[in-house]
Amino acid sequence: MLRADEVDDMDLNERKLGILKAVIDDYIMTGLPIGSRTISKKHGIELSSATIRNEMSDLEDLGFLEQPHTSAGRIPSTKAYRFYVDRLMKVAKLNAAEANRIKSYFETRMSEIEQVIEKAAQVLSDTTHHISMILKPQLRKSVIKRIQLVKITEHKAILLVITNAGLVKDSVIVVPEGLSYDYCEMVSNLLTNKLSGKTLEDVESDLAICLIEQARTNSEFVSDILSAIETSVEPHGERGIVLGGTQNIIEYPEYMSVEKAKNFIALLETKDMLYNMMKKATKLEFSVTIGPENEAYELFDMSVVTATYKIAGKTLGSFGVIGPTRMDYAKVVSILGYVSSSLNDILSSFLETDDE
Amino acid sequence: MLRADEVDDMDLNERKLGILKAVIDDYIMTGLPIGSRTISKKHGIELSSATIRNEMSDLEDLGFLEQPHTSAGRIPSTKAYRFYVDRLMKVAKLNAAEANRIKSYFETRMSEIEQVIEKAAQVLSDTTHHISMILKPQLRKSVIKRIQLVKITEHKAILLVITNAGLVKDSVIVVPEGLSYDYCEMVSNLLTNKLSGKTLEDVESDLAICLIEQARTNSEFVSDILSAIETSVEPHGERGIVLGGTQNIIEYPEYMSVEKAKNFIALLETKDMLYNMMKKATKLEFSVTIGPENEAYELFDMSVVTATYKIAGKTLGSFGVIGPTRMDYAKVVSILGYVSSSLNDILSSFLETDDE
DNA sequence: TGTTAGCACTCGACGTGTTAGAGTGCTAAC
DNA sequence: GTTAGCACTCTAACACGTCGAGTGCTAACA
Repeated sequence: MLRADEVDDMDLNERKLGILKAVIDDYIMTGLPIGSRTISKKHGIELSSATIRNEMSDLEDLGFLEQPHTSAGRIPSTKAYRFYVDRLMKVAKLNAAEANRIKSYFETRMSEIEQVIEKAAQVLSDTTHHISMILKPQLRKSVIKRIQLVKITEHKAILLVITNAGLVKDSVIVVPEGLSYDYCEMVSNLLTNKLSGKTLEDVESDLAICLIEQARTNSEFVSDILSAIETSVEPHGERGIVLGGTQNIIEYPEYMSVEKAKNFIALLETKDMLYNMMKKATKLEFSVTIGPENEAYELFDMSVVTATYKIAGKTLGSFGVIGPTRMDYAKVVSILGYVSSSLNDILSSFLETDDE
Repeated sequence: MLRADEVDDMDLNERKLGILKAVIDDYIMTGLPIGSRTISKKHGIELSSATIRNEMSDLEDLGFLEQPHTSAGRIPSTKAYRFYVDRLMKVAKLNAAEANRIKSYFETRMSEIEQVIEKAAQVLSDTTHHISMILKPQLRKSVIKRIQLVKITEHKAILLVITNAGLVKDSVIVVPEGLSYDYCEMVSNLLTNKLSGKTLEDVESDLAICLIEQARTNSEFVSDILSAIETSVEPHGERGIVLGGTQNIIEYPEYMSVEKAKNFIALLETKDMLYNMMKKATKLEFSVTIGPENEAYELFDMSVVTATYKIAGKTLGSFGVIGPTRMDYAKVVSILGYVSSSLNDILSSFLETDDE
C-alpha cells in the first residue's frame, strides 16, 4: 500500500500540478478565491476555462481545493499548502535588496545576546510582516568559564557570569557593608574555582546547597550570588520568548474579527503555548506547520514557520513567524534562512575560542 | 473682560453641570451617543427628558456637546473633555486591588533602570488598556562617579559607567591583545580621575578630544571607551522611547478603521514625534492633552496623558498613555500618579547617597 | 416662570427585494 | 480529450420600506 502523499503524486499529472500551483500562488498574493477564467487568462496556462474547471473539480475531489460557496472561485486547502511547501515551492535565495535590508538591522554594534535577539525579532516582523517569535538561548547547558564580582559602590556589586557562549548575564547585587575589594576578588576566585566547568543547570541543582555549607561566613551573601546566577538561566521568569510585530495582526483582515484578534492576543500573551512550540522547534533546522497541524487548536487557521540558531554548531534556540495560512511560505522560509545564518555569524563572533 | 472658561463657569448652573457630567461619564463608559431619556432614567437626575433636552440643547449651543446626526444622542466635545478634566473630574486614590496589582509588577527584583522602564511600560498598558509610552531617563546631566573596566576574556572587557543615578550602562568592548589586568585597573583609575564629577554630556563634547590627546599610547582603545560612554547617553540611537501595549489599538473599534490603524502604527514607529512630545512633557508633573490640542494633527482624535518620574527630586523623564479622547481620564490620572510614585521609590533605591 | 406632555419630524439600523456579475456543472459538438 | 454554450447558483451592491430612538417645538400646567 502506498502512503497517502505518494498516491497524491500519482494522481496529479503535470497539468493538475500547474493549475494547483497557479491557484495557490494567486491566492497567496490576492487573498481572493480564484476562478477558472482567471487562471486561463493570467497564469500562462493555455487551456480554456472549461477544461480548467474540470481539472479544478478533480482537485477539489482530491482534497486540494475548497469552495467557500457555490459560485465563488476556489481556495487552497490545508492539504494543498502542505503539498505546496513539500513539493511545489521553490525557495529562492534572497535577492540583494532584501538581504541588505536585513543586514542593515544587524549593523549596529551589539555586545549582548539579548540585544541581538531583540533586533532579530524586529527584523523578522518587519520583513515578513508577520508576528515573530524567538526562543531565547537555552543556556542551561552552557559551561561556566568565570565568575567575577565587581564592587561598584559601598553597597552594590556587579556579578558577571561568563560562559562559553560569552557574557551571559550581569546583575547588580547588594553586598554587606565594608566588604573590601580584595575580598570580592577572593570570592570571585573561589566561585570560579568551584563552578568553572559546571553548567548553569548544575548550579540550580544540589551543587548550590553544597557550596553554601562550605562558605559558612557570609553565607547569605553567597546564596544571593547563587540565586543571581540561577535567574540568569531562565531570564526574568517569563519563559524566554520574545515577540515582535504583534501590531501586524491588523494586517490580516480576512482572518480577524475584533473578537478573534483579542483571543489571539491573549494567546500570545500567555506565552506558555508558544514556549512549548518553540522548544519543540529546536529539534528541526526548519519547520512549517500549517493550520490544523498545529497542536494548539487556536491556531487552526494560522501557520507557523520556524528555524534555529546555533553557536559553534550547537543549537541554542529557535525562532520563527506566525501568520495566516495564506502566507508566502517561499519568501518566509528564505528570510528565515538568511536570518538564521546572520544570527549564527553574530553569535559566533561572541564566542571566544582562543581563551583557555 | 472675563476669560473664556470663566464665562463658561457662569453659564453653567448646577443642573447643567450635572447633566454634562452624566453625558461624559456615560459616554466614557459606553462609547455610545446618549439621549435625554437615558439621562433622566439612569443617572439619578429627577427631571423629565423634555427638560433635559432643553438643557442639552443649551449645552450644545455653548459648545460642550455635539450631535453625530439629527436623531442620535449627544456626545461630549473636546471642550467638554477639557472642562471635565479641569473642573468636574474627581481623581480618586487608587483602590487597594488596583494598587496591589501595580505593585506586584514591580516586585521582581530589578537592578537596572532599563528593566524598570520596561516593566513600567507593561504595567501602564495592562492597567489602562491604552498604549503606554516612556521617555527613558535623560542621563545627559547625570554625574559620573566611577568608571571601571573589567577584563572578562582575552579580547573583551566590560565597561561599567557608574553615575549618581546608579549604574547607567555596561557595554562589552574589545580590548587589545595581551592587555593585563593591572593595566585595566590603571585605565579605570585614570578615567575615573579624569571624568568623575563631569556629566555624560561633557564627555560628548570637547573633553573627549582633549583626553585622547593625553593618552597617546593605545589611543584607539581609549577612544573606543569614550564612544561607549557616549552611546550610554542616548541609548541605541532610537531616541529613547519605550512603547507598551501597542496591541491595545484593536480595542478602539469606534476609532479605528484598518487604514487608520496602519497610519497610527506608522506614526508610533517613527517615534520622533513621540520623543518631542514626551520631552516637552517633562516640564509638567502631569499633563492631559485632548484631541486637537495635540500638536501632531494625526492625534486629533486621541488624548495623551503624561506624568514624570524623578530621582532625588530631579526629573529624569516622562511617561504616559495615548488613547481615544473617550478615555477614563480620572482613572488614567490616578494610575499615572501611582506609577509615578512607585517609579520614584524604586529609582531612589538605586541611588547611593552614602558614598562619597 | 419653569416644567412637562404631546406630537411631528429626522435619521440611522435593519430587513427585504431586485439586479448584475462571477463562477460553476453539465451537455453536446468538435 | 477539449471546448463552446447554457442553465443555474450565490454574493455584492443598491434601492426601498419600516422601526425606533431621539429631537425640537408648542401648548398646557403648577
